[in-house]
Amino acid sequence: MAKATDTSGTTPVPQRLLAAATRLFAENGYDRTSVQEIVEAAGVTKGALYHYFGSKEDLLQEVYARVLRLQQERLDAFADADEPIERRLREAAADVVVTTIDNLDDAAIFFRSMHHLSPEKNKQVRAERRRYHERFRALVEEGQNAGVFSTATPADLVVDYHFGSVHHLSTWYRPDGPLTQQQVADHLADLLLRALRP
Amino acid sequence: MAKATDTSGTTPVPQRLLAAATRLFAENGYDRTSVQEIVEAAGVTKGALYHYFGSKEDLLQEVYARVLRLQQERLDAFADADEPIERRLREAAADVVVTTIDNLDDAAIFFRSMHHLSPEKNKQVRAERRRYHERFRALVEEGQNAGVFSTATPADLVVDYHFGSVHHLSTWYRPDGPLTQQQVADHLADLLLRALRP
Amino acid sequence: MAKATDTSGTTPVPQRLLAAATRLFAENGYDRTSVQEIVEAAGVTKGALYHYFGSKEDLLQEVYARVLRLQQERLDAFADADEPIERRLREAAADVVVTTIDNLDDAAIFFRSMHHLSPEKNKQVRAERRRYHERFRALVEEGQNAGVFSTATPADLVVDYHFGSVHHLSTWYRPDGPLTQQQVADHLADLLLRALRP
Amino acid sequence: MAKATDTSGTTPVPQRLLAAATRLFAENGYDRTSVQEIVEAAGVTKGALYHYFGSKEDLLQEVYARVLRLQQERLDAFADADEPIERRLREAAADVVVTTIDNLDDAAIFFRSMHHLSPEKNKQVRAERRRYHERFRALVEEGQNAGVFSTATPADLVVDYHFGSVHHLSTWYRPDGPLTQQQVADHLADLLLRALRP
DNA sequence: TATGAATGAGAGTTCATTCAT
DNA sequence: AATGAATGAACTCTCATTCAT
Repeated sequence: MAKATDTSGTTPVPQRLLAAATRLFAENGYDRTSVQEIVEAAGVTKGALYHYFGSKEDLLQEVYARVLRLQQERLDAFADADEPIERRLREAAADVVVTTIDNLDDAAIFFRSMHHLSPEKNKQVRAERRRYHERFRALVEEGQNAGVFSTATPADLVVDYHFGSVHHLSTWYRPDGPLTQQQVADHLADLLLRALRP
Repeated sequence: MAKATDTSGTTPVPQRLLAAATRLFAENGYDRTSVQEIVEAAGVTKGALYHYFGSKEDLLQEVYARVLRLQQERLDAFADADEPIERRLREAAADVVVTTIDNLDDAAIFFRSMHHLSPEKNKQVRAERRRYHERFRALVEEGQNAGVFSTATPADLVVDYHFGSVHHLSTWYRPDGPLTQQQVADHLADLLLRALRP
Repeated sequence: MAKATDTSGTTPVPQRLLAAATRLFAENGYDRTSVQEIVEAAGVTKGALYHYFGSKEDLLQEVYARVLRLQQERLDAFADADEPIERRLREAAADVVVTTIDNLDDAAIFFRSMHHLSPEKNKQVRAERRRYHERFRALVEEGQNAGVFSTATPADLVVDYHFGSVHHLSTWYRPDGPLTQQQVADHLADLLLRALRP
Repeated sequence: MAKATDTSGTTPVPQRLLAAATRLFAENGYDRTSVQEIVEAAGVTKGALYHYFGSKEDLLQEVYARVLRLQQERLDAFADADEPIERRLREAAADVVVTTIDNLDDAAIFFRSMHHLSPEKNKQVRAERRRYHERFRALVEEGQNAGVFSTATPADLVVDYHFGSVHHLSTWYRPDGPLTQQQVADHLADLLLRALRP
């Protein structure tokens, strides 16, 4: 959670700023992180930040955009694979856990700071989030229609149940805990699939 | 989420302040809520606030203390009931959903603003939270030891899985949605119990 | 133009701030005057300024409101007097010169900084200004209708002609110049009346 | 007041910059206009601006120099004409009105932004302004000495009276108002001449 | 002749908190 | 028990200008 930021080396300034902001937003929260802290952590001046980003909020949005893009791409790949629905859902469910643990900072920011975005940007992020949710739900529904998943619970609720646990990871997961990220991922995917047994 | 606050009536000033603060913290976040806004919403002056509370942070802690107390009491009651373990877990799992929905503002604050507390107070809240978690975990383990719940997943993880979905409620639950709070609670408890089938 | 400001004495803080702001706005212009300079000149802190005024712009508006109020009152008094129209116009025309010279700072600010007000406040000031203009015009028209003033020039234009010269005072008038303010006032009023001879 | 600026065409870059700056200074004031806005309006980059002009202030001074040169030339022409003094003054007085209305942007900048120049440049502009004033005053005095103008008012004051109204034009004159610029000019010149009748 | 990344100082404003009353 | 004036530090953001290319 506290990787060092390259403050003067070869990494381009915008990336340096984004990395520093991500770390600080995750550690201290968006409102508690001052622009001054960000530029100091990135080894540049305020002017440089405002040369590349229109506002502090833009930095936050960039963090969102990056993680959303990544997760959507991965979900699409797993969902489109040529495998049985049970397997595709299990792998997608496990992958989102692994990816989230790999980017715990982004995840923490995502779920904690979304309400700091202006209504306009918030709407945009929610829309992309919705698209992600629906792709996942389609997998659940596909299995329900095929009769391999129980229909006892509405698919929407099933998805929210699983995403809740993903969301929660940044609260309790520690890299030095008893379980590796893959083990956690397998367990959580397993819980989902077991709950869906007819 | 936006109940009116009694700004001048008979409610004692400290309660009025707490109610106003809860609503505003949930709506706009802790950092985005100014002390001025709180006292205006409560119909008192700054001096009055600082007469009853030592700081803005104290208000936040009071919100936590209240919700933690309430949830611990309810969990204890369900866990100590004289019923089969399967039923006790189901009812505890459903109740925490209902209680959370009944106090969505508190829940939103809880999961979003904990890092705004000073390290000392944070530690205290985490300790109480831990106690709550462990009581819940004990229920799962009891069922596992009795052979009615699967032991495929560590009990800790099971608890985090469920709490994740509770935590997530404030993100997606809307009172005017298709499901009543009781229906949501039953579904989520059902998912938990189904996942625990041996 | 550079009266000393009471920085710590008995004058109430709002007045001190207004006096300091007036002097600095006149000397350096609104945009060139920083809030920091104002509070230093008034011997208070920024917090105190924002306790009494909502913004820097509010200070500017207060300067306007004060001078508009004063001038309207005086004009009304002269216009309502029980004297021949020729005399009433002459005295009103001379008085606005004297009053303007007495408050050269306000006048300089008035004509130089009005466009710094937000559209909303600008509109409000223009409306009050318009009222003043129309009262003055009514005097000219009264004389024209009575046949004592020439109708060769539209009354509106006559008023703008005179006010232009008043406006211009802050550009050239110096207290240590060859003419006293009363002499200047009499000359300018005389020019107006002479121009209006049939 | 808002002529479009040729942002990419054949007009040389310095002229384009000057035109854009003039329009923006008049619309928003000197301090409120950023160098960035000027170069964007002119369709060039900052580097280009600083290639041709040493500073933002230099742009302002160029605007002044241009209008001063123009007005001095025209006044000299009218003053030197071979006509009776009464006619020469009337025509000069009317011409400055027409020229000012033709360049209302420059006029607005002139009277509002002079104090934004550095002391050195300010002094220079005032000196040229003084020369213009004195040429005009000489006309008044010539008529007074010839007995065709009243000597009741000092010539200096007469000139300031007229210039005040010229200065004031940018405050009230609107191209779509009831009077054409020529009509306004004739009226204002007439007021001056009528005031000077012995 | 022109670019545009980067600077660094300073802008207006907000805010939790204190304290004399 | 309660007021509200005042503090002072921190906040986000702007801007004219420079300079390597």
